[in-house]
Amino acid sequence: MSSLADQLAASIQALVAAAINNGELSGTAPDSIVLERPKNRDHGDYATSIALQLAKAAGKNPREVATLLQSAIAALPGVSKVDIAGPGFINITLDRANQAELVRTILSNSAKYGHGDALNGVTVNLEFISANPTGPLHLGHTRWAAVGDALGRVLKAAGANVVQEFYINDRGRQMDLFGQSVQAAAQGLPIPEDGYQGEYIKDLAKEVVASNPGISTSEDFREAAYKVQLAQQQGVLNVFQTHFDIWFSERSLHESGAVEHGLDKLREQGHVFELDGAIWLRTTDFGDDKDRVLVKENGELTYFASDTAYYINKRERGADICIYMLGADHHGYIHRLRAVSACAGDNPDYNIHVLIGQLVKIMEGGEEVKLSKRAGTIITLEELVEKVGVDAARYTLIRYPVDTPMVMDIDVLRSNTNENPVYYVQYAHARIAAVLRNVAELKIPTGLENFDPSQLTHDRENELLGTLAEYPRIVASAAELREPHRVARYLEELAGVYHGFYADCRVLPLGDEAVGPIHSARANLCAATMQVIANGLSLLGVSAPERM
RNA sequence: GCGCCUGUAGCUCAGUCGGAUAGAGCACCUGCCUUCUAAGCAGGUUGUCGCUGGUUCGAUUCCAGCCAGGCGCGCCA
Repeated sequence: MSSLADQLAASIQALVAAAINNGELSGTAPDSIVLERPKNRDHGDYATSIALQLAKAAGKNPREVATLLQSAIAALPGVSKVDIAGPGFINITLDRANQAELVRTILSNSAKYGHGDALNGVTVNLEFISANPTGPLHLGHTRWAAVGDALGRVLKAAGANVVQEFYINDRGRQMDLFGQSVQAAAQGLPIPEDGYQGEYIKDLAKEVVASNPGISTSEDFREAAYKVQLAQQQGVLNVFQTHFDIWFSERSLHESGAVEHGLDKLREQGHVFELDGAIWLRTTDFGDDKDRVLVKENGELTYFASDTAYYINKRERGADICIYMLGADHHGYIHRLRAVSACAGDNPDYNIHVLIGQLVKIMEGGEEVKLSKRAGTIITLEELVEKVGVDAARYTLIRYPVDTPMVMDIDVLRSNTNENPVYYVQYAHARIAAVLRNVAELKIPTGLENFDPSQLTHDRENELLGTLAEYPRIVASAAELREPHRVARYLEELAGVYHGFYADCRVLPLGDEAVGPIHSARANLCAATMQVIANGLSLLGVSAPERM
């Protein structure tokens, strides 16, 4: 499904190519042409600067080039007017009735409207959160829980086969400390130095002892507490509407021989060497600032060895693209992970993509809440949801690009005002639902057979249609750039445009006014808008309420 | 020292194939509900887009160098 703008852009591209072929223009035709939606409404429905770009090679001034293309563009189907403005911009105004056909497209595609095929046949492994199973998920994980899940939905909408995966670090020193900490708490002994101090350890200890009478060794405590803690994380993520297809255990990686297999594969590729009794991967061949140890002098595997094997494992399980979502404190991993990909014989520019999320600060009562494990002021995902609800938390976390540090203001998120954009968007949806309930009650005919696009000629209707038409491009770019926040920002714009339409364009008949085609047309336009808002919110994992 | 990220209105932040007069919300004023959800709409005020150069018809956007802030640089996990 290609949008009207895409079709138009392709047609114009063909016109340019033709002009060059028949000698009207010199130079080379661009592969594609960008049609943008002008900020200024006087500049038409779409605009392109193609004439300015072609001018130099053509040896003509930009306005001449634009003039050359003008009449041919005006003759394209659906175009009503073409103006040349400023230094040579081509401003295109669409035929309004033709544009309104979009309502049919949206309503007949319903939940599929906006989906694309850019990633058809591509399998994407999306790994995020990947916390240690040694405690509750906290704010640092929360951003990824929301953004990662939303990105997964966006990638699926672009046609990808997405595997959302959580890597459980259930092996190594942290797990042992965790077991010892729970054991100490259960036995009334002091928690070991470097151990886990939180109150939750005591709760875990009680629960473990209650369900495992006679438990005594730290290994048993570790295993029992691990199960409980992991289940707790899974439960919270479930409440947070964050789905994982695979919970991948680091232990299983070792037990299955995948680590050895990964090392073999790297050896075959010739980037492994020995030095000082250790086994190294020559990541400096591919941009890392130092080589990395895989097997220590004492024979133990490093954590890096697991990471490496895990990457290879993902690829062998069918992932074409492995996306990693890491916290800012792990940004040092970018180079080495990309180097791993290259060392395994892959193309790091395609097969691996590392996203780094900056930190989230939290404000409450006008003050920043300092997060400290020691002081016990860690905010967990569970607490955040209790405070502000799933929708507000998810939406707020998603609406900012991940590479900006963000501040969450708890008081704002709790408020039912415009400061809280999720309500602005949801309100538009609920408002439409209310209108459509009234439409049904008044028996205004709404089927597409009753839809007359030529009724929709008001500026507000035109603006709304134009915004609805943008949705597929937004989804496609969000997927391509791995930036789900674009969907949220778009929905805010769409909601605003709808509210403007609503203020100026009455949907229901007033007073004794007879029901006519205008009412049916607007009701369908409302339904189409509601569909797009619902589609967008579902990509964010945020509910679309019928009533508020 | 090296690397990643950030610097846009009083505050929180949008703005990637370089485009026309740089946007939104909040805050501060002014209007709009005896018929669709006022959690809304319309209007007003706010800017050396960190600084300096470069690339060109044109730069908040691309490049280089500075300045400021955050974070990271283990045979730790």
